[in-house]
Amino acid sequence: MPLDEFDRKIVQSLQIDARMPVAQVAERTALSATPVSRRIKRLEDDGVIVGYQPILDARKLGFELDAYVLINLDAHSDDNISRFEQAIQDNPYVIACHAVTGDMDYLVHVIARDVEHLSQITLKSLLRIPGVRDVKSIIVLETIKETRAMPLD
Amino acid sequence: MPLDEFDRKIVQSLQIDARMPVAQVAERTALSATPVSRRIKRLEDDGVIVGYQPILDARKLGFELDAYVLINLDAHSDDNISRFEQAIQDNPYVIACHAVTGDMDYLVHVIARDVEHLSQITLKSLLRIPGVRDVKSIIVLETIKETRAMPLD
DNA sequence: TATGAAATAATATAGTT
DNA sequence: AACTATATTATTTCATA
Repeated sequence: MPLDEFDRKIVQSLQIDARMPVAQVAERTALSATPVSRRIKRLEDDGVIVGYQPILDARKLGFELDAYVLINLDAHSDDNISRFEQAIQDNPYVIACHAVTGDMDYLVHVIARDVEHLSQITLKSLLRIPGVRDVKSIIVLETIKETRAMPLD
Repeated sequence: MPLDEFDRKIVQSLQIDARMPVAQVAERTALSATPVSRRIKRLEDDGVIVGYQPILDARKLGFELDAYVLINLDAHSDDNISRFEQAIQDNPYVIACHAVTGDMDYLVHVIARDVEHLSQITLKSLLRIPGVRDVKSIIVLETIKETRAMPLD
């Protein structure tokens, strides 16, 4: 069940371009197209590859801003937690949310059209989720690196 | 140059599955395959779609841990900054890095195989970059949400 | 300038060894 | 796993709005 050298080469190729033709992946992998096709299918079936997504230019889609919001809940009842997490799932401007260590409970990654929009998301959506005590915003000034590519060796 | 209703439908479809066949995207878009194929090409050429990537299961690839590391530089000379940013680019375990507001300079998202590996990345790689004053780690306990899909309406 | 339909080209998958 | 054959999918051409 662990990935062998071929699988790693295949995944690496797809990390360069998830729509790379199988023949080209095959070339990079020193394998013919057939086993590559079958291996990709297997990686999908095994849940190693969960899906494929386009990398979009956020700015070109009108999202000029980007922030991390640290959130504290005032009580950690199951109710509060599940209500909070549901609200996070439902908010399309939240692109990531983690429960974290430290003095804040959650770290939430938000995209916004502009400062006003960010303020609206923070104050009108996040802060108003029942159980939320306080929020601290860390605004992204510049993105130095952003990838989802994982090292495979 | 802004996206019209068709473009948005196309991008939305690709956000569901970046390898969805053009014919299927066409169906969802109420358009035939020809213009969909051309529009995808145009979105790529215009840099709206920057690339395609597989969504991988980090755990299945041996990355059990995930942390955000806040970093401060002790001097903000151009030299320090570019050296730091280069080190970040070169570190394969850093999947994201942002210059941010607040009392820390950078927020760095790191993946690691285990606690020891995380400690190694933090203490041996990040903290040793010249100019780095201190680091604060926020360890991810649970990922509630993680998407790169952007809302397009 | 952009579409749809048909034809062609490219690509992926299945069968066989 | 590779080779070959078949099936699926993408793209080009062309007529048209």
